Amino acid sequence: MRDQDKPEIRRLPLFRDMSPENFETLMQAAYAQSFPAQLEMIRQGEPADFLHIMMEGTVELFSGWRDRETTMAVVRPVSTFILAACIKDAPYLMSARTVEKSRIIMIPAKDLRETFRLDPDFAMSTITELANCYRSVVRHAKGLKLRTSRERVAAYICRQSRLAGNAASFILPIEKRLLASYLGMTPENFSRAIKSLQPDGVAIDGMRIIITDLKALEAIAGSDPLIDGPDANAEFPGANFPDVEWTDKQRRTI
Amino acid sequence: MRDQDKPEIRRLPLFRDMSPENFETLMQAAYAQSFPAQLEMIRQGEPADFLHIMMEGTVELFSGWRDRETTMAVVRPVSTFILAACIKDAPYLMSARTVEKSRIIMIPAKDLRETFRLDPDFAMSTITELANCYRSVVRHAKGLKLRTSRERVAAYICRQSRLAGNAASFILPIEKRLLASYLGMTPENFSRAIKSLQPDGVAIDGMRIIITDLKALEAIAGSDPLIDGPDANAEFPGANFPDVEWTDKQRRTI
DNA sequence: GCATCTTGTTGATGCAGATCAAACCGCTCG
DNA sequence: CGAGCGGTTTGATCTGCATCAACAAGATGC
Repeated sequence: MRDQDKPEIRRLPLFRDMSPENFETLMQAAYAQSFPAQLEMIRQGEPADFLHIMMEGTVELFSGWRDRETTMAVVRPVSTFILAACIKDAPYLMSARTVEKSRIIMIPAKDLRETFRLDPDFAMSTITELANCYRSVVRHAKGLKLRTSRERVAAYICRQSRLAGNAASFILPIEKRLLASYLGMTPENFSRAIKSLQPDGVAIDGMRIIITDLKALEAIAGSDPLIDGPDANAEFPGANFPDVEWTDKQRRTI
Repeated sequence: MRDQDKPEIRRLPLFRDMSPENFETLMQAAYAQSFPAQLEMIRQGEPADFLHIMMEGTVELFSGWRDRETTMAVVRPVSTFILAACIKDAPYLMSARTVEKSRIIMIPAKDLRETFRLDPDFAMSTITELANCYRSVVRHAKGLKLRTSRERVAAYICRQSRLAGNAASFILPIEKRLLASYLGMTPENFSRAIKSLQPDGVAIDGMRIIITDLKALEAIAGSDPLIDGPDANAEFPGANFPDVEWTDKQRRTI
């Protein structure tokens, strides 16, 4: 693990409030690992042995069934993932693969479980973190059940714009096919959806999205904090990536 | 609150391990309330003031957006709901309405939050509970994204059969239109889906489902613990209702 | 008891979105 | 620098599911 890793991890809400000693112990048990792109590092169904902390890179959480696959979340630094499986000592519900070369710190689930038994402040942080995760997935499910794919795309664009500080233009943070899968549609349909939004205030140039008429777009998106999540923390303009188990600010060039 | 309520609540995993004193304190702050059928007792977007504990009856958790509505879960005794919102002191993401006359115990969120600050065992139980909730919704989302509606119906039937102790026949625990909405389809489509499963080993008579060919049905359902959840606890044959935030055994006549 | 309302089923039709196929980039890599 | 390749777009077609409408069957109320 690198020297500058520790303070970064320490700043995560999950680790912010625990005692220095317990934090040290946890960090001693942890180790860093670098993965090349496109490596399936976690396979759904296997026992959850480690809490993962993204330090660099991008990871896709996805699930498969029969011959189908869907991405459930995209995780960016600095944040943790698959906390719940570790806590339950249960099989992973999702697989994970690197989208690009990634550096990840892994904390043995056993140490994790011991630690929040010892440290009430860490237990509190874990509770808050899990509640966040839970609410994220609920919102995701609501979006899937209540909105059409066109509406989901519109809402996604509005949200990203807001997260970028109400920018009229921003770069899609991930590949379109990943985004499409995350939003519950095919790449083809995603492409068509964006195109169909052109009369409603969206222009697209490669990976760049330009909002030409926010009012019109909002009329379709119907943004709702109970589905799209709260707006970005003003303190961290780039915070709160796609969804699920994000933890702290996301670094992203806009 | 009735005399027999306390021991029932105490048996819930969430309250099982906390200290007797803290349990008493929490119960003193709580109060019971009876609601008639079809009463919207929680409206999404409002601040979460109380943790709810189902003692009798049935409650539907649902969400609306524009003029659409979808049921997110159906809660039966004895179990808690909307824990996460209480913890976060955030707005409810879901509304709740009684399906039938229900008796519910309400614990002020404030007392709840104070208590797991004091009681490490309660904090631990809360962590486990939240992890369960999280994983439930993830499974629900996976089902929605990976399976067709016909497959979801088949999988639901298989699961209910398993929960009833591998019964070849069981009674649907809730109205079909609720079930349809929970499974993410229209009542019409649900009706047709079941009918279309007849050649594949499902017969239906009113609210009774009869599995005539489990092998064939399983071939369509493709049951998977990573989507449908673990099988029932052998200790509680009727346990683990539809999903999300269940806590303990469900009482149900099969 | 009949009238009414709600739920469930069935049928006809329409549409959103999947699938299949081909062309078009923008890459990397010999 | 040109070939090959993965990602994206576009077009044509298909289909799963929603919608609309009508009716049957319980349930509810007067």
